[in-house]
Amino acid sequence: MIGDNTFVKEMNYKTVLDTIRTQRSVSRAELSRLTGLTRSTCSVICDRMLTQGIIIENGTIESTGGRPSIALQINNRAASVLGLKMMEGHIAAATVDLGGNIIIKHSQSIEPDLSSDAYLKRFEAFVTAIITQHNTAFPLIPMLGIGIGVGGRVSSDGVLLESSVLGWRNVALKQRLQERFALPVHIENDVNTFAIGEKFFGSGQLFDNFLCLSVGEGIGLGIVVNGKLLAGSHHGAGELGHTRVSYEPDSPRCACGKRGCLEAFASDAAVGQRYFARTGKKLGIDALLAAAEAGDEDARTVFSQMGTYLGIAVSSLVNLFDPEAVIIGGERTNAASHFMKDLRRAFEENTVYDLAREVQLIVLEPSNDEWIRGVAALAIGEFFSQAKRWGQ
Amino acid sequence: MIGDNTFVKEMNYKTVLDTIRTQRSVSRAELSRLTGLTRSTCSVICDRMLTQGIIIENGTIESTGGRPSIALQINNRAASVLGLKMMEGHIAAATVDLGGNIIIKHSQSIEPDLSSDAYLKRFEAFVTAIITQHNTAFPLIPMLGIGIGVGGRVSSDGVLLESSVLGWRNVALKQRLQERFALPVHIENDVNTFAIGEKFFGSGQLFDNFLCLSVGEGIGLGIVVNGKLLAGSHHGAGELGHTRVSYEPDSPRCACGKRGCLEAFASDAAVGQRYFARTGKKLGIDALLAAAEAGDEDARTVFSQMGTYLGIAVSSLVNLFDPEAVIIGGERTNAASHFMKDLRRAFEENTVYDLAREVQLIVLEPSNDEWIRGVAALAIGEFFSQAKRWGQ
DNA sequence: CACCTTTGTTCGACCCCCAAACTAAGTATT
DNA sequence: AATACTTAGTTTGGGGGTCGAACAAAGGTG
Repeated sequence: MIGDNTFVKEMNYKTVLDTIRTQRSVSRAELSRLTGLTRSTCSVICDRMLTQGIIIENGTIESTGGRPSIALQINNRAASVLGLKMMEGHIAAATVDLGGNIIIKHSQSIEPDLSSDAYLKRFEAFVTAIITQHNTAFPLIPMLGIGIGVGGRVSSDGVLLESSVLGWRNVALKQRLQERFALPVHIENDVNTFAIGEKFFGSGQLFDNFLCLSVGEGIGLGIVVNGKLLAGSHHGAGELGHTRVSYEPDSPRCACGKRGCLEAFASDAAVGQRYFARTGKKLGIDALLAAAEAGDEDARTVFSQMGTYLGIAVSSLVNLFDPEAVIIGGERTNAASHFMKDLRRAFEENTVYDLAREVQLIVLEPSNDEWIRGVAALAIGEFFSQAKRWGQ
Repeated sequence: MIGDNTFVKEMNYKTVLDTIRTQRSVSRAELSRLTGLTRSTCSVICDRMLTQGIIIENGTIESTGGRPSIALQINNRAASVLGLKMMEGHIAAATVDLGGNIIIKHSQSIEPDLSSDAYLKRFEAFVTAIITQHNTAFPLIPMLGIGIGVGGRVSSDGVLLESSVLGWRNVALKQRLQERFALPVHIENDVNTFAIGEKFFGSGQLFDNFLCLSVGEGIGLGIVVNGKLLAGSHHGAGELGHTRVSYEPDSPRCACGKRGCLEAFASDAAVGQRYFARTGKKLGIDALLAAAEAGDEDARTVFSQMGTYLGIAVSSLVNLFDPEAVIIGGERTNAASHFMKDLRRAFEENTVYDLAREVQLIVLEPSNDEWIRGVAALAIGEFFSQAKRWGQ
């Protein structure tokens, strides 16, 4: 890693931009104090950003005995990105401004069991329609990039190496879509976008080391170390669901074919199976949750068992990573009241030292839009880190 | 993170120094090609290093059609550090030059069950004697720092927060010793020094993401992510031994009091216990290894079981971190021939995707001096990263 | 109304790297 | 043996970044 004046300039630019973004509204003098750069340097950098239009001056901040300062803010409406989530039989999308605010949401269903090429043809038509509509409705908010979340392993150059959800292997998504739309395209594993979104917009802004646990149909993990996503050297990091948690030969069989996977203990399907084993009744996860809400003791028990398994898994993760926080999201946070108590207990019982007291367990509110800030952060983050060169 | 000219200067200095170190012998022109800096800049930086004495010119490299180049090398004998390992009842020490070469080894036994203060009094006397002897014998090789490895959790400011091996809590080691010896003192968990040593001197030089597994009396893990040790936000990362690997209520009890810990399955003691359960004979680990060597089927079986458990643990780790390599060290590598086959098999069976084929499993040769390059790298690495300011 | 405080700008100085020209010291060719 | 060519390392001038100090702007305070 080497550097010169340009390197320094870009680094300081990025620091100032990040500071304005995380502070939301801040003066040049305050920027100088927060970053350690001199007031003159901050002035020069901010002038550049004002010229670019990436920030705006927004009124004055009342004086504390001297000249009042000028509030600087990210110009959220300077640009937008398109965030998408690829699922089997369904594509979700949203246009989002630089502040992460949703402009318009879109949705498109797709026939199941399509080839990747047929799927992508429909995908491209969908995206084209959104972009056209956006450019008509908001001609002053240029669309700068596309962020896509997908279940599976995605290489750093945007090849979907394998996706069990979509049933694809080795699809050069990024290259194809980038050529098609002439826009920067960023693709990531969906759980990783969760972590990226938390780092950029969510509670992860406070932490440099944290874990994002996604619970629901599968069990996923996004890892942030030293402020950066830990993707792994083959982009396969964070495979928690198929970690073997039982060495017993008769442990439950997982969908992946192996035995003893965490998903065979704590996923939606596993919860349903344990309920079936207790009662002989087959219930979907929503019905099961309703039963637990209604006071069904068997349903409550299987959810609390799920909490215990997850708690042990979290304790193992905390023993390994010693993070500042563990953020729990995913669809099944709507059952948090039925599993968090046991999760927390098992976590505390199985964590070494007294880390359990120091690590924050954060449960996100159940939301259908959680994924949006992930894919938006993916594209916006990339744009911001390139912005130093914008308009040159 | 901000920067100015000084920052750039120091960064480039460090890049050049690291390149010379890892290349062992390299010309200015080659440095320019490897780092991306211009020849002129490399010349200036090398001149500074030559003046400092941290590198030397060592002959010419034969011409390939032009002016022959001058070999630059780290001046290993420019300085030395003292590396120490604190154990119960025993202190091991070695003076080491900048190239990691052992100058002299020392050893000192200490009465067991001492208070931390009594232990440290003897420790200080031992260190004083070594430094005095070193300064007499090698007056031209100044001692620049002390690196210490210890079992337990060590904070970033050098407080031994807790050590089950020594039975101490909250001992401000670094502060006390630094005041006592007027030298920079660096203290780390012993498994972390293993990882640091591998990164600095060993096969870890080739990798930016790898895991160091230490097997023996306990099971330890050192983690390197993005070229840096992952210590954790409370310096508790890498606790693998007490990860729960079995959820069964009757799983073996661990020394820590809990059930189902990995150490209760795969440590020396666990291997001995399983042998006792099979045969009714109590054997120490060395005797057990000798029995396995001699063909005792029961002994061979318990070692191969140990391999299976470790293999599953390694697969879980690889699923999480997706590293480039897993380096296996520790005393029990002397039994590698009896457990690696099963370790490898269990690893391959339980790793998701086809990562098992892409991740290198490296087994270190059994050695009594393995710890030395760890603690040496701890002190030398810190010295090198400060060297840009040396003599100013 | 004079003085103080704080913000933001301007300008000269410093210094780091780079590019290009230059010197040094070999090999290859004729 | 002379010349051309190649590669290594040095010297020099220029560009461009941040810094520090001085200055202008705009409010409060007594």
